[in-house]
Amino acid sequence: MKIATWNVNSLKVRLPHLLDWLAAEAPDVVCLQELKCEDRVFPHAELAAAGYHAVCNGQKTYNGVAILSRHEITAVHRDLPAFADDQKRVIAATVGGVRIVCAYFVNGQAVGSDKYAYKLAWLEALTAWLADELSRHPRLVLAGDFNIAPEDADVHADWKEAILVSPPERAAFRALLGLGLADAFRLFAQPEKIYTWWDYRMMAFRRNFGLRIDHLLLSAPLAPQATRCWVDKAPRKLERPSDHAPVLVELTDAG
DNA sequence: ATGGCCACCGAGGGTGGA
Repeated sequence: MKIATWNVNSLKVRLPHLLDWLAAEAPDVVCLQELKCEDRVFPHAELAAAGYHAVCNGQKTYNGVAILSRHEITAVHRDLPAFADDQKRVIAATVGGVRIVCAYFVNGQAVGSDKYAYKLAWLEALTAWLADELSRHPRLVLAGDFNIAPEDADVHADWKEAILVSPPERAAFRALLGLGLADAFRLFAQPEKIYTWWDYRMMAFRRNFGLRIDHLLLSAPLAPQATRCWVDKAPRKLERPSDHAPVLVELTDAG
């Protein structure tokens, strides 16, 4: 089973890239973030023609998440319970006995801002809900744009207190690991300076000024089934790309 | 690296992203 996550930064703009990429990589499950479209205009027909079922949780202009799957999708859940929020950031569903949680984490804008406080509160609510979700679904993947670079090795420069790397954000990431989740990318030896996001400005992609902020976390029963995890930079090289690259993990069918 | 890009809405520049 091949599971991917990709922040497409507008599904409408990126649909041609997505369809080409689905044909090339044939992932079983794809978690998408930043759809920036309402559910009523979600491109179900185009994705069905490509062989994918889809469930979505979108809104106009901002946010929005979806799960695509070549196999049947069941038990769909939207949003964080017990956390009042108009922003569409979470969708979960079950595919082939695996619970897939797709999340677009809060950016936070700047350390100390109102949005930063919202980020930390949202992270706490996510973690509490995931503990509950894991108790019901031990075989679980948390996939998405975390907007957190967990370690210094995940940042191209020596940042310490900035947004996306600040100690409280990294503590929140470790709290997710504390639920028994493992960062799939770090289960394997990896080259240095592998990132998933590069600013559109300053030729950041060409200079590899990036951050590793998109992640696939595997619950304890799933982690031993992972055979590889990698970032696919190819779509980031195309004309009019998303600023994020997809991340993929492959799980054996055994277990 | 931090003005510099990209996408949004809507009809021009303001907002948000990370």
